[in-house]
Amino acid sequence: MATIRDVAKRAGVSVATVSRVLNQNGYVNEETEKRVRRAMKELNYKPSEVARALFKKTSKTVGLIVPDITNPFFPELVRAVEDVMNIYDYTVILCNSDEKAEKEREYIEVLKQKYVDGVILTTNQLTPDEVDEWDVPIVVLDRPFNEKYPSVVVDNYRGARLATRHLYDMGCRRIAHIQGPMYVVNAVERFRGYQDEMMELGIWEQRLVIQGNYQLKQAKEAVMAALAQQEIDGIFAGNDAMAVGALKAVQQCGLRVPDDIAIIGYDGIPLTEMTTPELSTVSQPIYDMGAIAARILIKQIEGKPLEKLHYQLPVQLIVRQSTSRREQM
Amino acid sequence: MATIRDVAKRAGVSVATVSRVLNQNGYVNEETEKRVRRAMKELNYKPSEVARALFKKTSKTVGLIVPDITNPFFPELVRAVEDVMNIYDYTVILCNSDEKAEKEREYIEVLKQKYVDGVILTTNQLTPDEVDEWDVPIVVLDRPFNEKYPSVVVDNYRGARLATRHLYDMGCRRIAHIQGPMYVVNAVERFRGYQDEMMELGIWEQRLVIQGNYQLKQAKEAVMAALAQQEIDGIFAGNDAMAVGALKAVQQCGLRVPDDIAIIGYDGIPLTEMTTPELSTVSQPIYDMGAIAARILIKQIEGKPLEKLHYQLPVQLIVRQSTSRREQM
DNA sequence: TCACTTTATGTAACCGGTTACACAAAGTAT
DNA sequence: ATACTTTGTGTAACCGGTTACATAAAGTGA
Repeated sequence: MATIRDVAKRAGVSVATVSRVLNQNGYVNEETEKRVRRAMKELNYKPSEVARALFKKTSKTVGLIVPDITNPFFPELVRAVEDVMNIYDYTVILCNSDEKAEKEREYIEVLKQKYVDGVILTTNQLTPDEVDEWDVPIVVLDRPFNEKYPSVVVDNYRGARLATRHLYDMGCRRIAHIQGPMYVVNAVERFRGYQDEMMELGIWEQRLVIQGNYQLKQAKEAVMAALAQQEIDGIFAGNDAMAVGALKAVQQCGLRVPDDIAIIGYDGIPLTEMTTPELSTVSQPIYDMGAIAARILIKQIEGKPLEKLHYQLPVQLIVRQSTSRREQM
Repeated sequence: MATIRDVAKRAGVSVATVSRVLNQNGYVNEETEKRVRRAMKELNYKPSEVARALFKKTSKTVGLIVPDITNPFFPELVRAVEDVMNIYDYTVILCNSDEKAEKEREYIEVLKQKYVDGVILTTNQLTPDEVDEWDVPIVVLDRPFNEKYPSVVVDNYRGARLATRHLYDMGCRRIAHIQGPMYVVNAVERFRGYQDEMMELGIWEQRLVIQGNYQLKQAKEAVMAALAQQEIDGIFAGNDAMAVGALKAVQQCGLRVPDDIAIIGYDGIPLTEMTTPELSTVSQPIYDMGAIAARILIKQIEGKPLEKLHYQLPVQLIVRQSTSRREQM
C-alpha cells in the first residue's frame, strides 16, 4: 500500500502539499495539484483512515447497539441506519446486546477504544449516570431513555389506545392484552395505553392481562392457557411476534380469527402480511426511525445544531383481516 | 483519556515497560508490573485501538457484506458471525451490498482503508480477478464463488432434489418450481436439482418452471398467473419468502394447501413456522454457517492452518403441514 | 520604492501505541 | 575470576496521516 510519502516523492512535493490536496484546504498551485493527483492515481493511493483517526480522534465509524438483530423489528432499522451512514461516508459497527447491561458496557468500551464518532442505542439497561461518562455522541432509538439525550421514538401509549379502541369498535368487549417484558419501557407504555383505554371504556379487568416476553412461542402457550380459563373475544398483543403466537393458539383451539377472536399486533413488521389471516397491527415507521436517528447522530457529530432534541413519530393503525369482521366471510 | 505516557509517568517507568505489561511480552519485574497496573487502574487507562492498528496494520475488526439484512435469511447469519467475532474480541462492520458490484467495490475499499483484518462475503458480483487484488483474508459464505477462497455453503443441488422428491412421494405429479434470480448461483443450483430430479422421475416439463425473484409479492403474482394457465399439484419454491407468496396465491384462488396443492420452501427461516399451514422447507443450518465462516476467517487472520478449505453443510428436509396430506384433515 | 497581503510550499512535531536496540545488573558455568 | 546468559528497563524510531510554523516569491496599495 502506497503512503502519503510515496505520493509526495513521486510528485516531487512534500507530504504537506499532498495532504492539502487530499483535504482541499490551504493553498495549492493548480499545476502542483495535477501532479499530485496523477501520482495518487498511478500509485493507487488511498489514505489510511487509521492514521487519520489517530490524529483527528475521529474515525468515520459509528456503533449501533441493538438487543438482537434476529428480532424481526430490527433488520429494517439497522438497514436504515446503514443506508444513511453510507451516504455520509460513515461505517457501522453492529452490536447485539441481548438487553444485558454487561454486554452494553463492554461494547461501549470497545467502541470508544476504536474512536467511534457516535453511538445509536436501541436498548438500554444502563443508568443515565453511567451513560454520562461516555463522552461520545449518543442517539437513543426506539426506547425512550433520558431527557438529555436526543431520541427517536414513537408514541407507544397512543398506539396502544388506538389498537384497543379499534378492537372495541369491532365489537370486542373482553379484550385481552399480551404484555411484553416489564423491563422494556415500550412494553410498559403499551400496557398503560391498553389499561387506560379499557378503563375509559369501562371494560377493564386485571385478569385479561396475559404475561408475555415478546416471543412467539411463549405467547402462544400463554394464550392457550388463558383461553382455557376465561372468555376472550379480542387480543391486543404487545408486538407482532406475540400476535402470531396468539393467532396460532386461537386457531389451534378450533376458534376462528377474526370471527370468534379478533387479534391485533404492534410494530408493523413484514411478517404481519404473511400470515393467514393477515394481521392487523399498529405500524411504526421503522425505516424512518432509523434514518432520522442516523441523521441526528451525524448532525451531533459534525457539531451542527439540532432543530429538535426529541422526535416522536406517529404510529398508524393498519386494519387487516384479523380484525375485519364485516368484510370477511 | 489517559495515554500510555500518562501511565508511564505515574508508575515511574518508561512507555516501553507499560507496553510490555499491556502485551505480556518481554521481561517485567513483578513489582514493576504491579505499579504499572495500579497506575492503569487509577487513570482508567484503555489503550487506543487506533494507535495500535496504525502500527500493527490490524484492527480487530472484520467486514461482513450481505446483500440485504432485511432479507429474513440474513439476520441469523449476521448474528452468528457477530457472536463468534465477539468471543475473539473482533468487531463487525456491517455492509449491505444490494447485490451491486459497485457497492461491493466501494465497501471493500473503505474496509481496507480502515485496516479490517478480514471480510466475510455473502454476496458477490465481482470477478475472482478483482477479488484477488484485495489482499485481505476472505471467507465466502452461502454463495459458492471460487476454488481459491475458503467457503461455507450448503448443498443446494441436493436440497432441491430432496424437496422435489418429497413432493413426488406425497403424490404430486405436476410439480412447479419457482425459480430464484439466475444471477444468484444458489438459485441456479436449486433449479438444477429440481430439473434433474424431475427428469429422473420422468415428469419434467419446461412450463412448470415459474420465474421468481426471491420476493414474496412477485412470486405470489407469478403463481396466480401460472395457476390460471395450467394444472399444478405441488410447488417447490426457491426460497421461503416465495413459498409464502405461493401459499397466499393458492389460498386466494380458493384452493387448499396441502390438499389441492402441496408447497415446500427452501432456507428454513423462522417465518416458515408462522404461517398457516406451517410450511415444509429445506432447512439450512444458518447459524452454524455464520459461526463456521467466522471461525475460519479468524484462523486465517491469525495465520493458523485450515483443516478444510471448503465446508459444505448438510441441509435437512423439514416436513410440516404444507406437504402433509395424510396427517392433516 | 516600501510595507503588507496573498499564494505556495516545506520542515518537523504530533497523535498513541509497538519494538529494535542499547545497556546494565544479576545469575551461572567453567 | 572470566565469559556468557538471563533478567529488567529505557531511548528513540516508526506506523501514516495532519497541521503549526517558517520561509519566500509574487501581488497590491500608498
